[in-house]
Amino acid sequence: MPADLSRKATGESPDSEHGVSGGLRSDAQRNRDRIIRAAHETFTERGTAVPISAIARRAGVGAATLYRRFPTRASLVAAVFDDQLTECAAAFDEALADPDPWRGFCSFVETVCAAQVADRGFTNAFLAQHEETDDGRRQWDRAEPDLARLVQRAKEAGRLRGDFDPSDVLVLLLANNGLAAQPPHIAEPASRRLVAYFLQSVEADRTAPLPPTAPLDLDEIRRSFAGLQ
Amino acid sequence: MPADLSRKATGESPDSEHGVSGGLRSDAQRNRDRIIRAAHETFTERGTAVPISAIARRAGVGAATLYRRFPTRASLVAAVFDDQLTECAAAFDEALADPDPWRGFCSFVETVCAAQVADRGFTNAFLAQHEETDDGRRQWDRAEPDLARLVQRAKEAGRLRGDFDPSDVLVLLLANNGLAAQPPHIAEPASRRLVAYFLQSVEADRTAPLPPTAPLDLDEIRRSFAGLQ
DNA sequence: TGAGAAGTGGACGACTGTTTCCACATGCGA
DNA sequence: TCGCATGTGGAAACAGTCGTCCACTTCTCA
Repeated sequence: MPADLSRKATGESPDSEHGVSGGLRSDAQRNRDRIIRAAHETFTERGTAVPISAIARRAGVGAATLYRRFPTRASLVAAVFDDQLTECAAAFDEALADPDPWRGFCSFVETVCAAQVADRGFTNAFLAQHEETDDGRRQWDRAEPDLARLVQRAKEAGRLRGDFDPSDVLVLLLANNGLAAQPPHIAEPASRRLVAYFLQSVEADRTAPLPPTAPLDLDEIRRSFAGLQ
Repeated sequence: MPADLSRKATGESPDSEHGVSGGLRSDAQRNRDRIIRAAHETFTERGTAVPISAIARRAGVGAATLYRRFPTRASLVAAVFDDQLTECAAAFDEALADPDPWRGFCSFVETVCAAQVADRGFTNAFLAQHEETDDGRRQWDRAEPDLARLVQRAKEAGRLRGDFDPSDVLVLLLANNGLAAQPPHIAEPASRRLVAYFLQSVEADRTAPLPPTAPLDLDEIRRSFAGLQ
């Protein structure tokens, strides 16, 4: 998940023969921005299941305009959380660049979980990005070895327990997503506490064995991600 | 949460002047059972947001019949998960009765989390029970000190870390609920793994301090519980 | 067995949200 | 300024769920 996720799958038309800058007429571009801002506010407040028409009303445009720009809910969600996604990708890169593998691992987990809680629907965006488009699929294929490397580095540094599996990170993300559904004044401290417990229990000097569960198949979880909220 | 939760808030009429056994005519009782069975199957498969009419169809009754017996979705959910709730309450009693406080604590956490995962919608039932009715509120008022006692006992036995807060149990339940939304072949192992990590990190010999988050207010979380899925 | 209370389900109206259509407006390049 | 491709939003068709009404059926008790 390198830091180059960018405006894809947003329903943007390829380009016009008319030479309009950015492929969109200036007023259309203005409307697009207003839609994204309104959608971001609404998603954050009420989750991504909110009616499209509510977003259109808030943006001061007709529903048809919104549908023309973003044919599916997923495409809107993806566009809205593009920034967060980029930020999240950056966190991945930073984590791998950190000279202290354990610190890198921890800060990655903390950053992603915090993003998940700060923006309801972030997870859906994350997933829509990874599930729907070929492009997204490719991103996942790059992210998976990165995740494995992050885990491996921390293990080799002797700070992450040997029986930790990369899929455990996704387990935490799913669990944390359960907290993200709560109002922020609950979700934020709860998430910090969950993450703290989690990180402490995956440190290397904890010797008690985990239950005899074969680690989950990463790809299986990825597929199951779709259709969360 | 003692083990005497029973068929309350199910929309059952008080009793008839006609002297029908159980307050319900035999055919009506039969239909009620079929509704509950159908609802249980449907909830488990598709969550509690499923349309009422789908349940009625599956039960082979009209929607009106279902509405007469269970005026609100919550009342149906509560009736459906009555068994699990009882089981869960029993787990509480058992935990407190266990001569080994730590083992009692662990088995309580494991049992409730397993129930949560085994039946999608169990959590909603749990909450509907505690939020909607006066009766439910009273149950919570009894459960809260029980929970505190369970935690206190484990601490005093020297097995549970001193900075553990009873609300942390609810944090885990919320998080685990995020896993419960997944299909069973994901949710079950993921939950076992999450719970195992959690229990290991709350054992007493872990000395690293938690982040400076004031423990959450239990009652606050309880209120926020309502309206989960 | 028959009177009547209790129970039933098909059908319907209200409501909410999605998606398309189309007459009209607007920005752009010439 | 003009022509027109691009863009717009109101309106309406469509889809799904909720919850109620009521004519009809079934059960219970005397």
